[in-house]
Amino acid sequence: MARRTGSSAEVTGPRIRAAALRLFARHGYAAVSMRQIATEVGLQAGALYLYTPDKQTLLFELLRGHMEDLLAAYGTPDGPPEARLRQFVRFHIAYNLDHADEVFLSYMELRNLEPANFAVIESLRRRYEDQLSQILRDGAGLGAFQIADVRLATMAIIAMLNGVNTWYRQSGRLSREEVLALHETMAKSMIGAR
Amino acid sequence: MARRTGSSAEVTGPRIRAAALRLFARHGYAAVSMRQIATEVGLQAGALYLYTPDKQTLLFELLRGHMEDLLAAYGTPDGPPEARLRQFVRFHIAYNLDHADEVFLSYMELRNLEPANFAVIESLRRRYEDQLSQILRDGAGLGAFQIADVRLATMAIIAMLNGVNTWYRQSGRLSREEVLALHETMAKSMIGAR
DNA sequence: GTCTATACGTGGATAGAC
DNA sequence: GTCTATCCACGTATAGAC
Repeated sequence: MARRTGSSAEVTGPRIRAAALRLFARHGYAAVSMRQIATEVGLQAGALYLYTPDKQTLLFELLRGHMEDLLAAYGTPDGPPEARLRQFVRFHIAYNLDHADEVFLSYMELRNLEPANFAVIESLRRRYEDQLSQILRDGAGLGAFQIADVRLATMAIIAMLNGVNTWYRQSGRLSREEVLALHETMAKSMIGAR
Repeated sequence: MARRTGSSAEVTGPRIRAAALRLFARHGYAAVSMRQIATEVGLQAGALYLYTPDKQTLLFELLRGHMEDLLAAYGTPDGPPEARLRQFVRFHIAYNLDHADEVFLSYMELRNLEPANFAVIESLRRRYEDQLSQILRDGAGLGAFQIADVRLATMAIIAMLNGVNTWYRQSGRLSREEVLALHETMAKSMIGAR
């Protein structure tokens, strides 16, 4: 049975994070006040401090949560490199489009993290990038891909895929499936996949 | 002959813009105060308002100046599509690396522009992107490139090239020339250039 | 052209009542 | 668990002296 009192507490935390995420992504961390976040959730500013020690930690927890969700959602597919590359490209674009605010925030507000917090996020991001590097390395080892530099190819593919979020609109000229398919083709061509 | 009095005025404006650029790029527009900018230049905050009507205009002028410099620096090369693509790729990466603060700012702080100012910057950016689209269209028309969608390929190539600025360091593993050459190869492969 | 002083709003964060 | 009240620093911008 759910508790009667305090039941709102279990829902207030997530609502605060959701509001902070939306506002930070829209206006930038520095431009958003704790009062704005509180208003959005229907609280007074003081009440926020029951859920976060300060504004910086609120930002950090949003970014950390995003990176961990991303890693968990990706899993670690197996199969031949070509299939895993296809899966990575499609997963990455789809996940980015479905979590646009989180993705935008986790690139834009890195500079507003304290050094210790920054290191944590960067390490999680690196772990994700390494998933793609491993695919490329395996494919190159088998002769399926032609890659001069695996790390550089990793960064180039991820940068290309990230670009989608800056212009894709659901009502746009290209369907989501077309965008996925075309990027799959471009990613493969880039590294000389058969 | 330079004037005696007021000679400092001709140098103060640029110094203010340079300081604002550096601070905005490093900490974000919203996080930087007019007092910080003034201190950086060795002025009092009030003196800044002799050079800009307000903070928003200071940001806008920085972005507009950058986009116009970019367009002027690119010019409009001619020659066969392959050569023009090669030139675009190299120019874009080199210019971005040499103007990292301006480039970063012009992507990150778009959301802090008033709608009218935003429209001006976006229109300039589109004019630049169209330079690449034209190259791709010409190449596709001649059968030199295999491109399913010119606009999407344009965005994909620019996103890939922009990615360099997020990780390239002069002291890094790859030389600047290697980075240029490898991206030239990847850009060509992406669109099936011969 | 620059400075000092200042108006006035808003920032993050805390104390203590309920 | 939330609110009200409040502290104090700092924000943009302006007025007026020099």
